[in-house]
Amino acid sequence: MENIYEKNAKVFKAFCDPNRLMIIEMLQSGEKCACKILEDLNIVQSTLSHHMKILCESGLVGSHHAGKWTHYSLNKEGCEKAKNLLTEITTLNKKCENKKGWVTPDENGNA
Amino acid sequence: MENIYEKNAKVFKAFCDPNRLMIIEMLQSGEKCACKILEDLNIVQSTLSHHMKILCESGLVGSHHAGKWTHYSLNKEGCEKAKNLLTEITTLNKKCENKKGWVTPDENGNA
DNA sequence: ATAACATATCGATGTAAATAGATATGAGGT
DNA sequence: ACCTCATATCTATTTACATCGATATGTTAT
Repeated sequence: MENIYEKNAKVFKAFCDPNRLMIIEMLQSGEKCACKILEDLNIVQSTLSHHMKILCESGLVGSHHAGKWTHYSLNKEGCEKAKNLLTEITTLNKKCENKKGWVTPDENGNA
Repeated sequence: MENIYEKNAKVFKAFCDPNRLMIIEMLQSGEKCACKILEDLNIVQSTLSHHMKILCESGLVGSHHAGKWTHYSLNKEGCEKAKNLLTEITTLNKKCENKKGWVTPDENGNA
């Protein structure tokens, strides 16, 4: 079983690796096959396959097979979800915003 | 030395841990001191300190000392930067968008 | 000065994740 | 049927990270 924090953390793990960020950048210019991506990275094929699996499972990237090739592309919905999640996480709750900018020990309930 | 991909990956690493996501959520309702955060998490004090360091170094969280206490709060600019980064990374480059939805082996330069 | 408290840092340990090599699967071409 | 190529999976290894206990630093109260 997995709580919401663990689930959300997994989404960001997809973005946590420099190689995966490079892959995502390559896909910004359109769909690419694995062999093309592999050319531009300093990793072996099995490592790329591992990263592509993580990107696909995170929903950020989609794939389809065409004969021998597997083509990868950015998945719009997956990317939107990630952006919405980040916004949700980083947005200050207006109602609770503290005008002073900090809480006092008293308000904290500490001493 | 660190390239842009490694640098960006670090930003997302701040979001990669369930405990850090919980901390960020707590800070949405305003500034909190470490001891208050510690109460709500199942970790020891040294572990919290480690997470706060990562959050501060990522720029997502700011801190200020008030006597014995250290107060933490979400840093607006840092959060904006993270959101902008994610948008930049996940946005399809319109000019290069492929109408067919995939590239052919020929266009790839492969066979 | 010393005691009590809040937080940071250090050192060790367990666990997860990245990587590579070897092998398997599956599609085309001959 | 066999060979080649593209990708996936398996296994082992190394590296990175989360966690904790112990200790250090710095603050306030007595």
